[in-house]
Formats: sequence, structure tokens, C-alpha cells
Amino acid sequence: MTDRGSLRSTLHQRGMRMTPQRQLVLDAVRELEHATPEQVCKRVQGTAATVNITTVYRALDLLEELGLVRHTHLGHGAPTYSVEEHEHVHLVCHRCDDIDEVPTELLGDLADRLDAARGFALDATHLALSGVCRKCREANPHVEERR
Amino acid sequence: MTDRGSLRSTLHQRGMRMTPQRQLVLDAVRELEHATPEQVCKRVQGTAATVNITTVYRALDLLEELGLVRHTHLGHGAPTYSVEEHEHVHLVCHRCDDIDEVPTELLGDLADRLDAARGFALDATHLALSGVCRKCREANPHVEERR
DNA sequence: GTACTTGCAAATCTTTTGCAGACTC
DNA sequence: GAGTCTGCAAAAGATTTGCAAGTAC
Repeated sequence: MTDRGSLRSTLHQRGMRMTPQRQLVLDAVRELEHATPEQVCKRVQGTAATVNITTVYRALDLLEELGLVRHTHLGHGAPTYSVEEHEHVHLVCHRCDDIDEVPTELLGDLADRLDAARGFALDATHLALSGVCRKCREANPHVEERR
Repeated sequence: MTDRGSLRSTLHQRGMRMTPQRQLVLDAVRELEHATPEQVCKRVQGTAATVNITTVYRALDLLEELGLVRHTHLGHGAPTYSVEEHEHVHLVCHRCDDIDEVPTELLGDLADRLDAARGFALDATHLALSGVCRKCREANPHVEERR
């Protein structure tokens, strides 16, 4: 149900439409990756200057409900949105705020272990792992400051 | 430098003091575990009603700078504070918002693998892992909704 | 015409900042 | 008396809500 046609009909069943604003928001999320609502709004306004941030929030909610985008908490406040297919684990450096991505396979059997230990179904892509990135470690090897 | 005496002298070196408000905030964090600034404030006000939320924020910042407390992003907005020694990985259920904790050892060699793959120094306690807890899975086994 | 969408303004919530008075040494 | 600490009020930033006007079918 990810292709354009079925998206339209999914919306239609609910009496909703794929409006230009919603399409622009979806496009912006696709293009930007890891964008905050604010950033998405800026991007959309590059094409259609009058689109309101309120509309962006509402569109993001709707698109998330439809399973087209998802949001990830990268720490320090702002959630970021990306398209649903964009599946990997995020690594956030809390020194420079850089975001790196690694395939979920790198987690190995962590999900299984959490399931076994606590019955917890891990959703690895929803949250980021925090730490210090290579660049920052090389720049300043001793501090392991946290934010 | 975690005991009361050296804390006092650390503060003193900076021309600062361990005021009743700061002590109350520290106590509240100790008692509550995973408390938001809001919750800490409520707790403190139970003892000293006039303490302002501003003071709580400032005390939390200071205590964090001193390495006595740390904050963790558990997703959906609010950071929560806990005492520094409180070291484990948090599992947040995004259905019921329940927080579970597992020893960091359960991550196995994840930290090593991230280091090897990306030179990333994982700080496992800073962020939570997100997913669905046992209770919610049993209550409603099919949905794997995200928040 | 009805129902959905949008933009705008205002409300809300969280966190930060400026400042004057109180307190400590 | 100098410098720190606090409470209050206001500012700032992010997100949500109410509502009237616009639009699609």
C-alpha cells in the first residue's frame, strides 16, 4: 500500500484526499531524511511559500498514521521524520550532533535477547543510540562528556 | 567525588553552595528515578512549596554538570533525570510508556561492534530503546503500532 | 451542499532569560 | 560589600487547537 495509487484510495476510503500540501510534505521528508517538522516546513515553503507550519504538523501526523513516514527521537528534543522504508539504526554523537546510520543487522541478536529476557519487542529504528563519534573522539580523545 | 563532603568542597571551589533547594532536587531525583523536571519540581514542592520550577531546572543543570545526575531521552519529548550511578539500559514501551530496565551487559558486544564498524563510542545509558513491552504484546498481540 | 482542508491566530506546554531582592561569607 | 542564589515575570520555542473561509466532489 505504498504506491501512489493505493495511497490515494486508502485516503479516499476515509473521505480524505492527497492534497498538494500533503504531497509536498511527503516529498520533503523523502528528500531531507531526518528532518524536523521545522525543516520540512522550510523545504515545503521553498516550493509553496504560503504553506503553514500547522499544515505540516497535521500532514506529518496523517502520513505517519498511514505508515508512510515515521519519526525518530534523536535525543535533545526535536523528533525527526523520515520515510518508512528508511530502516536503520541511528547513531547520534552528543558532542557534534552528527547522525550516522548503521544497518539494523549490526545489532545482532539484541532483539532476540531482549525478547527472551523481558518479552520486549524491540523497534530498533525508532530511537537513536547515543555516544561519541569517531571524529570527536579523535579531536579530543579524553573527554567523554554527555549531553 | 560523590560523597557529601567532597561535593560541598567541589562547589566551594567554584564559590557555590549546596543550598536547601539543590539538596531537595538531588533527593527528589534519587527517590523518583526517571523523573522529568516537572515531576522533580512537584516532589520538591511537597517539602518546600515555594520552590520555583526555574530553580529546579537550574539545579538539575548544575547537578548534571557536577556529574551527580544525568538525563536520558526516553522518546516522546521530556528528558528524565536520574542519579549518575543508576546505570542501565532503558526499554520504553511506546504503547503504554512503561519503562523497564536491563543491565548494560545485555547489550553484549554491541559497543565493540559499533566501535569497530564506525569508531562510535556508545553511551548505552543515555538513550532508551524503544519497542513494545510484554504486557502490551499480550494484551494486543497483532498491532505493532509506533509512537 | 456536505465534508474535508487549510491558514491564521491564539492557546498551551516546556524551557530559558532578565532582573531585583535575599542571603552567605 | 561582593558575589551567589532564588523567585517572579516575561520571553522564547515547539506543538496543538478553534474557527472561519476555501475547495473538491
